[in-house]
Amino acid sequence: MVIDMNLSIESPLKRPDAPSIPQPSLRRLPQYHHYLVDLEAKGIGRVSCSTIGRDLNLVPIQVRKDLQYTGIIGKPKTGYSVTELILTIETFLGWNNVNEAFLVGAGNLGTALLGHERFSKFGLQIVAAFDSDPQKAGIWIHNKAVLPLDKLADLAQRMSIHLGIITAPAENAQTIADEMVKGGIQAIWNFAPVKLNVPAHIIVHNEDLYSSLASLSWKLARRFRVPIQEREAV
Amino acid sequence: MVIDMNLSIESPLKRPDAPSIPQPSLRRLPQYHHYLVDLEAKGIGRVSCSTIGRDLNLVPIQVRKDLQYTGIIGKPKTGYSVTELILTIETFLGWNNVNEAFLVGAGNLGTALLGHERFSKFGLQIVAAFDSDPQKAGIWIHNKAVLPLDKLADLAQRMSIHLGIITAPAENAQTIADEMVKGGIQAIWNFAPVKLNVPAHIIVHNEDLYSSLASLSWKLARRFRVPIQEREAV
DNA sequence: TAGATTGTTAATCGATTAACAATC
DNA sequence: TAGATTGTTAATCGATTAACAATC
Repeated sequence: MVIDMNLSIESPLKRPDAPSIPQPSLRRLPQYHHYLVDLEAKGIGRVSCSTIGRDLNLVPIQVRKDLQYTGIIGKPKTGYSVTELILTIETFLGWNNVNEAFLVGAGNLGTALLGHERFSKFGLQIVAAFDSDPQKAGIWIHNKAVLPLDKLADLAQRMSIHLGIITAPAENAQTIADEMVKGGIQAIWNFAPVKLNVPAHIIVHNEDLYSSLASLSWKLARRFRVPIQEREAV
Repeated sequence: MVIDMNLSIESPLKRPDAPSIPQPSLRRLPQYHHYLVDLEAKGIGRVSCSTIGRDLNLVPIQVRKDLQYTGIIGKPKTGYSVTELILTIETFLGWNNVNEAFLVGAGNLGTALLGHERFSKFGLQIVAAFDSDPQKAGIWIHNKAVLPLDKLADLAQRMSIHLGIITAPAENAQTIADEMVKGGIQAIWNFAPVKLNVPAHIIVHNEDLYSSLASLSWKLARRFRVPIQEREAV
């Protein structure tokens, strides 16, 4: 569910030697990871691309290509070491060096993310929440303090927080992003359905549920619209 | 943030005449919609691809291509009618014929989605929630009843619900999906980070936050790892 | 050794971008 | 009319898939 429109702006200075990986491959890695952790729990030591592909509904060659981006080396005939593969993926994705993050927008979605303990397994640690509504400042949600927005920039700087999460309404998102940039935040995970205007060096990742819903509802609507024998395409 | 791994299985029976649109275009449509609604509120009657592109950070030709999939017809020199474009996108995406949905998993994320009133503007109406934990059955969240999971299949059938949303933990997702299929649900919006095994005709849309987080944290980790002059690629 | 599976290079496919004629 | 912008067809670019040699 996710389109990162900021990605469409490519630098003309592309260098072939810089480490690179296609977006789709990057996004499949956590799925492999999840699957491999399951395998390891079952005591399985080695796995091949064909097995992974069968279980995850992907063609083996795609699995192999994806895994190769992480730098893992397999053994012909026996495949990859499950444990080694798990560690390689985790290291590759930077899940070892924890990202401490600030979250802004203590509404329904913000509350959900604050309570989502599993994020810590993926290298994400939400250390505090903020809200532009002064009424909300001072309360605690899932053991995390909710602070007024105007404290964000200063605190982010002092704590060297590099990641910001926006779960506020669309109207406030730009103001919040500005504060984050002011505080030296490098990457923004944006759940508000708007395009943020930020300096070019800031990484923005849009998590637009509406995009996703659009795609789903189009397919569903189409099902009741299109004659059955024409449904196969797309 | 979204990868639909089920999409990778293409039918060999592809017919060129069947209506079709690239996934990325489909996902950009809600963004155009959001932008256009803003324009309309400002009293702007017509808009060109270059203007949209400038404001949304996309190249004009891409905007034009995307809009053409909806069937809209513009006027050379003056562009498109804003109002007409909004309506065309809404119709195209099926936001007029409301999708009634069941949600399963009344945890943090489920609660957030149940409380998200704006979904109704995008044709989504969550009519009831379910949970496999019998303790949760009977409570109300954001004015929606939480029912035991074993009532789902029967109710879905009787109410002809076609859309199911899974916000339960990964462990329960498959069982829930099975119930949904049993109840005649056609499309599943899956927030659990697992691949669901469902019959081929069921539309599955995976909303995997971990995929998204992976991509973001890789980029962030990379920033602190890669020398500045090599950062430009990707 | 034979067979399975990896690693790598080439071919295909689909989305994006470019080019240009048509039209207001 | 001239210029801007659409609509359409062709070229490019990147991700996926195929082919095949290398290796355990």
